[in-house]
Amino acid sequence: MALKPLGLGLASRRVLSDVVTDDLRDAIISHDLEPGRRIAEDELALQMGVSRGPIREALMRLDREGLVTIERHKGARVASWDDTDIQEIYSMRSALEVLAIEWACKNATASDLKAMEEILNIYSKLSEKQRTPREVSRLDLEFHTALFAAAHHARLFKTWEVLRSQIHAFLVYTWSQDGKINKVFLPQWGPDHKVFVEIIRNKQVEKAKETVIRHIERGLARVETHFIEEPKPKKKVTKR
Amino acid sequence: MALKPLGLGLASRRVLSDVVTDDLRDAIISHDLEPGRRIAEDELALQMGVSRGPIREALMRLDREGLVTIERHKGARVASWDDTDIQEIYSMRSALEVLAIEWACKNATASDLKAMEEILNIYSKLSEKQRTPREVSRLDLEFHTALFAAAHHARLFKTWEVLRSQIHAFLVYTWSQDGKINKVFLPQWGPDHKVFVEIIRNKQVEKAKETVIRHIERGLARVETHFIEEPKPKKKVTKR
DNA sequence: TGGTCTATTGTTGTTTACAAACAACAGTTT
DNA sequence: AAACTGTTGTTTGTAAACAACAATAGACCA
Repeated sequence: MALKPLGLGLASRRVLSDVVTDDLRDAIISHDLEPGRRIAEDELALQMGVSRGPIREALMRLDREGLVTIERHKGARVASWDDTDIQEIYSMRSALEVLAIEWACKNATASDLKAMEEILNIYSKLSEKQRTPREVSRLDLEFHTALFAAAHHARLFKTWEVLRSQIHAFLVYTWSQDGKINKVFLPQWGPDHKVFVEIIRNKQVEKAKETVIRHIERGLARVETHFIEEPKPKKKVTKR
Repeated sequence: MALKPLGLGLASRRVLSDVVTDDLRDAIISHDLEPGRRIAEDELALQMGVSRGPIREALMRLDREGLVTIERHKGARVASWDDTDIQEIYSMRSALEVLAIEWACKNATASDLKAMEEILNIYSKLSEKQRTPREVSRLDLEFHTALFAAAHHARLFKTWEVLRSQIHAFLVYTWSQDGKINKVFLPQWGPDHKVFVEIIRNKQVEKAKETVIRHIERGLARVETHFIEEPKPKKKVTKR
C-alpha cells in the first residue's frame, strides 16, 4: 500500500485550487505579474503543472477578490488601479472599519485583544532596519484583520478580506516608492495603533468611531498623493 | 452549413453557468430548495442536463453570494438563516446604505433619479390586490438597487448585490408569513420611499443619512420579530 | 456487547479531450 | 483604397472519465 504524503498534517486538507490561488495572489501583490497583464489559462496551467480546472477556479476567486478581472470568452487580466479605485476602496474601508470597531467594542474577547497586542509586539521588536514598507504594511493589514476578527461579524469579515487583498496589491508597491514614508510614518506606526486596543478594551464606542475615521483618512492621504503623481491607465495597458 | 440558433440576439452571450446560477438562485429564493438542503453536483447536473463543470461554477458563485455554503470535500447546502445572520445583514446594510446615499448625493445623474422614480411609478399603478408581499419586496429591493447604482461606486454596488441576494432569500418568505404586513406596511411603501428621491435630488447629505438609518432600523424591526418567533437551526437541518 | 479497524460506497477534486467563441489576417470585391 | 467576407489560430466553455477523499456500514476482536 502506498504511503500517505508526509508532513501534511494540516496542509493535506489544502486542495490544488487553494495553492494556485495563493501563489497567484502573491505574484500579483508582489508585482511579479504587472497590472493589466493578460493571464491565459493554458499558459498558467502548463507553468504551474496542473490542469486548467484549478486555474479557472483560482481566477474566479481572485476576480471576486478584485485582483483580476474576467471577461466572458476573453479571459482574465491582472487588475490595475487608478485614482477612482483608491477613492472607492478607502470610502468602503472607512465605512467597514467604523462598523467593525463598533462591534468589536461589544464583542471582543480577551484573546481577541491579545491577538492585536501580539502584532504590536512583533512590530516593537523589529529593528529600525527591519521596518521596511513591505513588512510594516503586512503588519498593518494583519492588525486591522485582527480588529475585524474581534468584531465577530462573519459577513463584515468576508467583505474586509476582499478589500484587504486590493489594498495589499497597491500598498506595498506604493509605500516602497515613497521616500518620506520611511522617516515619518513607519516609526510612528506602533503608537498609532496601540490606542485602538485601549479604546476597544474600554468600550469607548464614540471615540473609537472618530479615531478610526481619522486614521483611515490619513491613510488615504498618504496613498492619494502618490496616485495623483503616477496615474495608471484603467484598461488596455499592454496588448499581451 | 448549420443555421445559428434563432432568437438569441443577447441571450447567445449567456453561458451555461449563468443559466444554472440564475435558475438555482431563483429556486433558493422561492424556497423550492429549502434551507439546509444538500445539493449534490451530479444530481443537479443530471437534472439540468449539463455537465458538472457549469454546476460547480454556479455553486461557487452562489457561495460567494451567501445563498449556499460549500465545505471542502463535503459539497454544498442551501444556506439557512437565524437571528445572528439577520443582525449581521442589517448592520452591514445600514453601513452600506449610508455610504451609498452619501455618494448618490454627490454623483446621481438625472437618469439615476428617473430610474428610482420609475420604480415608485410602477408601485403606484398597482392595485391593492397586486401589492403582495412578494411583489412589493421585489420592488423594494429594486428601488434600493437603483439607489446603490446612483452612487456610482462599483465596489459598493458589488457588495450590495451579495447582501441583496441574502435579504431576498428570507424577505419574501418572512413577509408572506406576516399577517400584519399587508395592512400596515405595504400601502405605505410608496410614500416612504418617495422622500429618498427628493433628499438625493436636493443633496441633503445629513438628512439623507439619518433617514436611511431609521429606514433600515424599521426594516430590521419588522423582520426581527418574525425570526424571534421562529428560530431556525443553523446547521444540520435535514440529513439529506 | 462494545469498540476499533477495514472495506465499500458515494461524493468531490482533477485531468484530458472536444466544441464554440472571439480576434486577427488575408483575399476578394466595389 | 476601403470594406466586406471567409479562413485560421488562439483561448475559453463544456463534457466525460479518472483519482482522491470522507462518511458509513460491516466484520473482527476483545
